[in-house]
Amino acid sequence: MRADSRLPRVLDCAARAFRRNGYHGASMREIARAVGMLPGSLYCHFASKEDLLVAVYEEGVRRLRAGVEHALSRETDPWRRLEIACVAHLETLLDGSDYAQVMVRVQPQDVPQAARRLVAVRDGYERLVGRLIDALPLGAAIDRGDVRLMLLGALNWAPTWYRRGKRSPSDIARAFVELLRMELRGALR
Amino acid sequence: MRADSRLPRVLDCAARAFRRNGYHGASMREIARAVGMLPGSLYCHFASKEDLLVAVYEEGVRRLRAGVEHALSRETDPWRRLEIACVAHLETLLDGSDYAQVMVRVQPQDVPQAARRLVAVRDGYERLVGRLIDALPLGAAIDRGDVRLMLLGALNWAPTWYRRGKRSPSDIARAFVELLRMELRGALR
DNA sequence: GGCTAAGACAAACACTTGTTTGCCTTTGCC
DNA sequence: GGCAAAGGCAAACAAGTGTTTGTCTTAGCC
Repeated sequence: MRADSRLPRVLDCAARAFRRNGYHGASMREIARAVGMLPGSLYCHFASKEDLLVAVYEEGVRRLRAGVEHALSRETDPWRRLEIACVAHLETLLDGSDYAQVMVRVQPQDVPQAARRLVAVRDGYERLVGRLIDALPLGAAIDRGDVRLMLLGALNWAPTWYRRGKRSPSDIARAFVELLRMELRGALR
Repeated sequence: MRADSRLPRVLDCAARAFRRNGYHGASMREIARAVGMLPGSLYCHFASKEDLLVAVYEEGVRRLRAGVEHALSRETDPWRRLEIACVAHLETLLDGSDYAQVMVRVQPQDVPQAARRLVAVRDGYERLVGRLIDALPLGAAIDRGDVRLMLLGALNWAPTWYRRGKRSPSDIARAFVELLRMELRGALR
């Protein structure tokens, strides 16, 4: 790769476009214009629009994962770990780059050729969250799968209603985990 | 309106298309073909694609609301009311017609001209859920706004992972509410 | 320093998009 | 029974879509 490669810029602009307009709503021309190159030049870097989307999507998940794993290091208390992970997740999703929101905005079925792959990538990340929940000291009556689905749903839906400048993403994440933690106290008895 | 009007069929097919492919991913031609008419004929019923989407969206919210309100009649216990509402919500969203999922699939920003209206319509419905949560006997430490956001997020995210034939929508909805109810028990003490 | 291949341009391709127009049929109403 | 309007057809419109092709420049490497 060349030193002055514009590939990073291409990815950045694509991420922004896909996040704002979804897969079908974003056009190659719009992305090319944002980068400052001609539409055809995009095909020097990616063979198709689908491939470009996949690259952005995977980078999004990678950043999400990296943020969470970095925040997690050296914390051992299970509830604290979950809280830290959710804070990192929501911060990346709401105030971080556009990449992460692409995972939430673009439905795998929008990209038929790559759908299975996108789902696999996302599932890999969600299993990480699942493991954090498995580690919680929960009563036997609690279905950990449900906890995961509920928590991830609540977090991933946040971009729908979140408005910058009001409550911080970390506040929101902490509040959600706190609600779940109360549940634990109730179920332990 | 004529007796044999095909307007209902137009709405049905549009709902299916918008649900499956999103706003930008669905085309007027595809909808017209499903109905069995020519693309131009759609404009006898709606002035634009945006108008068609708005009609479907509003019908989706109307059905969601109707389902919940009907299920709610004659139940007075606050927790039971919330559970019943969530069951109705999820049943309509997951196994009901395509209309309701349009509310979840289409982002208002996809339809600039009508965005404010779509948001208003959706907000109206969510306030209904909010009132059910306000009626719960929750401890003072609990932020009811957070409970609403968390619950609605978890429910509205369900179409992402739900697979027909496995767990029923009502089971899922009950499980989510049950998780919240445990929380209450913990917070009351 | 010459060569190679990546990167970008320019222009077109074939196709799809939402929408419009003019005409014709049919229906419900007075 | 005649009329106005709703509903639909047929065909086109202009613009936008993802993508390809051929050419040229330029940066990095032996």
